[in-house]
Amino acid sequence: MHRELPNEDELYDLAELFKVFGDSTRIRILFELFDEEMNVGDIADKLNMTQSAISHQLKILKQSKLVGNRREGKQIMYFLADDHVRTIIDQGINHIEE
Amino acid sequence: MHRELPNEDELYDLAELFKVFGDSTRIRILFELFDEEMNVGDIADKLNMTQSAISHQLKILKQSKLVGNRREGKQIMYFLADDHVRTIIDQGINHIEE
DNA sequence: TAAACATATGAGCAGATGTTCATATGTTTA
DNA sequence: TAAACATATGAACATCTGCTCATATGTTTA
Repeated sequence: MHRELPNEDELYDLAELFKVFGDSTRIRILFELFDEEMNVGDIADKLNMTQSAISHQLKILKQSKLVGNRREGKQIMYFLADDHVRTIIDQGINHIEE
Repeated sequence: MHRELPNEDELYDLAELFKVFGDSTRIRILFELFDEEMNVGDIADKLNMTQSAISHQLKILKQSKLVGNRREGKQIMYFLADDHVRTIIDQGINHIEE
């Protein structure tokens, strides 16, 4: 495949993106959102972590555009932003499974 | 695509893998190795960093099996271990380019 | 074999990161 | 509108991480 060599900014952004995947709490959150959207409290319960910790991580995931959210009454539902998340994680799994 | 939910160890390994991609020095090194293998000194020169810094990072890349190496006289040549590296980086680029 | 060359490695330090705790913000309900 | 509920946020702290510096290890050459 042909590919332009990224410039400094793009390299930095790329590293920043992977850094977001590089934390097991955030990876766990993404896996929870694979099948269905979820609110903050339910994610926290599922991962057995505090609401605050999850909220902080969701903010990072949102900033990287890996998840989106929408308000539903008192709750805020989070969901995967697009299919890149799945593809990137799949490739990661492929690698470690070898 | 069907997928098993990874267990705790696998989730941890997955995060560890992405953590390796989550540093711009290591990303830069991987890009240098995209087209051809290189020795440590040349990589250091190309990235304008010390031999020691590069060597430390190459060790991490090797431990994650993202690169391999072979001795050639006094030098040690490093190369990409497999195509997952390319695929993962490509997906990352796809994401940030949107 | 001694010197030169190439790379690896350990300790130390400064900056980055994830969690907790307290509290603020925003929405619904009584 | 006050209370209850759900989430967000900032500060503080402990841990982790990447680089530097000094030096060790390994290979070739004179």
